[in-house]
Amino acid sequence: MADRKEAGAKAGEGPASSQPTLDETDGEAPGRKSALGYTRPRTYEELRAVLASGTVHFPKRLRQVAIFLWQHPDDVALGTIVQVAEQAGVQPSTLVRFAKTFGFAGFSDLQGLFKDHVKGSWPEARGRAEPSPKAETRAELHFLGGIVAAARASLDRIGESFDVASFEAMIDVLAGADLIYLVGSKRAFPVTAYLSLTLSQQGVRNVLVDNVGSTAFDQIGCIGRGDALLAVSFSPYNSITPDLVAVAHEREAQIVTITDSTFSPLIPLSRRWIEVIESDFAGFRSLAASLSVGMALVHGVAARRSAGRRQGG
Amino acid sequence: MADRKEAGAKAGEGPASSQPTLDETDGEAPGRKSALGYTRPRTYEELRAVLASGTVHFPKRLRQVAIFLWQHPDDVALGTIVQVAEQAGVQPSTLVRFAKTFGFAGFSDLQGLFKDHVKGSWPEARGRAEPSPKAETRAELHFLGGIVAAARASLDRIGESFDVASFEAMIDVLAGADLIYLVGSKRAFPVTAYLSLTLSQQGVRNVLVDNVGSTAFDQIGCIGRGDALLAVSFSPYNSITPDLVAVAHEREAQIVTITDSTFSPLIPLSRRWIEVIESDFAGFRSLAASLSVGMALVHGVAARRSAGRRQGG
DNA sequence: TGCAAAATGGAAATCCTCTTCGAAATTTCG
DNA sequence: CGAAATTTCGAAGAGGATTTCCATTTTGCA
Repeated sequence: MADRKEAGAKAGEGPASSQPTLDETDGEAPGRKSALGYTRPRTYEELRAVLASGTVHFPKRLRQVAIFLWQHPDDVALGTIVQVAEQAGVQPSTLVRFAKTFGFAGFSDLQGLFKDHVKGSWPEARGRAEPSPKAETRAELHFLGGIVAAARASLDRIGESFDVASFEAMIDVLAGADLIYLVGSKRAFPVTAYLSLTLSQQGVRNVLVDNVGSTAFDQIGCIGRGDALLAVSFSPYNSITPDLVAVAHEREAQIVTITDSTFSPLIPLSRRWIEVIESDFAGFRSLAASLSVGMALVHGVAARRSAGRRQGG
Repeated sequence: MADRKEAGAKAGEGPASSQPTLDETDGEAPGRKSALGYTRPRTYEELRAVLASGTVHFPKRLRQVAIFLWQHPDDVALGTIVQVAEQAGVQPSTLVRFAKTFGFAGFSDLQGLFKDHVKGSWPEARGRAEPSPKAETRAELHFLGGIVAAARASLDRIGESFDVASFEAMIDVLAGADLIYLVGSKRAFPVTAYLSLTLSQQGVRNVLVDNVGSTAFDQIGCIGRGDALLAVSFSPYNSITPDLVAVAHEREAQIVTITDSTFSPLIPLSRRWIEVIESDFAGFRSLAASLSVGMALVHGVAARRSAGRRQGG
């Protein structure tokens, strides 16, 4: 490690003279620069402390950089400036500007901190992921542990049993649809809400049937043969979801369903369906598995759509 | 990283023809050369297995390289070829020869293995409960695996670092409030939607500020000193959430926040806040951790409320 | 609303890294 | 012991990566 640092120092010889800008500004208006003119952090921890202090007010892009550095230190350490910039959604030059703001000679200099950190923490920090023992001490923390465990269990179950064929078929149906309707009540609504958002962000137009203004049946009344409906429904099945799906079925729309048991009244109406079982803790039920499967569906649809567009024209 | 690999492959096009030495010797004395003619290892573990097998007889310098790679994988991942060569006590070109011996296009290609390994973000190797091996065969299933892994990683992070004090304090604030307002836009909306539902089911009255009819500011305009506001907000912070929270802050409501970085503009306005970092996969972000923490909050509030009622009434 | 200052995006220029190649040194085998 | 093959070394060229610079956009303020 010492060797590497020496080599680095050699490469960047004279970093002090190569950043006159900072010295100048320092001399001109120290009052404001004190926030940005922090002495160059010497370790990753120092940098993190500065970022966390919250005393620094960054403009938009630089803040974006700060957030990315905070959340993805590994990628910063391992990637090139272009790769990091791409992942962070900024220009490479922005990264350099950011580094200089903190008194580094450039991005490479800043990156050194991250490399050292990764190097130092690598072999030991591997065996993590265990909740701290204190988790059991307070009731609320115990509950949090239970909720997290339920979410994990739900995710595990996806790996254990997953109907690949149905999943693929559902993507086909949705990708082939003219317009995608999303239906989900109560617990299922957060799922459809997120899927609707993600679909829109992927450029796939869709209708989230949210029943605001009690207009759900009117919305569904517009569904046609070329459209598809993705229903998300959990037991107990006492919401309006089955009724809405029934209407869509009458109108000969393609229906696909995410549900939590084979007894769901939606299954007879559905072209394809997939079972996702969510675990619960003390009656509080996870959504982790449904969201994951739903996101995968969205991704599959978006991918197939763009592929089709490339093909077709 | 995929980019890098492609570039590497292009640069080293026809690696087989560029090492005729090996092929020749192969024909002459296969017993010894089979060791070098290994197919290119695809993962760090594979490479390690080959090195460990001991069946390979390297010349002096190459052996030196093998030993160094074995003992200092992190330095290999993070350094440049010059730095690695220096530390290993060989010429840079020796490293390139070593890499080519194993069928890599060059040093960068070999280094990719080490980078991937260090990053380890890829919980595929993280333990049991793998999705079926077929998971890699189809793109969509691979994506599902990635989404699930991201959700798991998010949940893991709760266990690693969790600000218990803030969490407890947030429960106190919310439990003591007259009416609880919930604010969250875009990605955060599914979270607040689910929390609102759960609160209601627990008998805790609340207002979900959903901005239907663009009435969010009017709703928030009714918040008072005795009320609390739970804001959920993720970067980028370009939604109306900060504005809504600012209004609530002016009206002296108690504000608590779930956010994903200390840079959130909500933090200065918040009485207490807690950081929850969600992992993402290919830009699709999990909500698992936020939902879990939120549910735990709801449970804590409900428990404290009913305890208070028992006491007071 | 208009001006000034700051921030941003993008491309050119520079620097460094990686790879290639031929000569020298070493080893191996007859 | 000598010749051939193999390995090593070091320099030079090609290709990226990083940085710098400037036009444009955005922000802040009167």
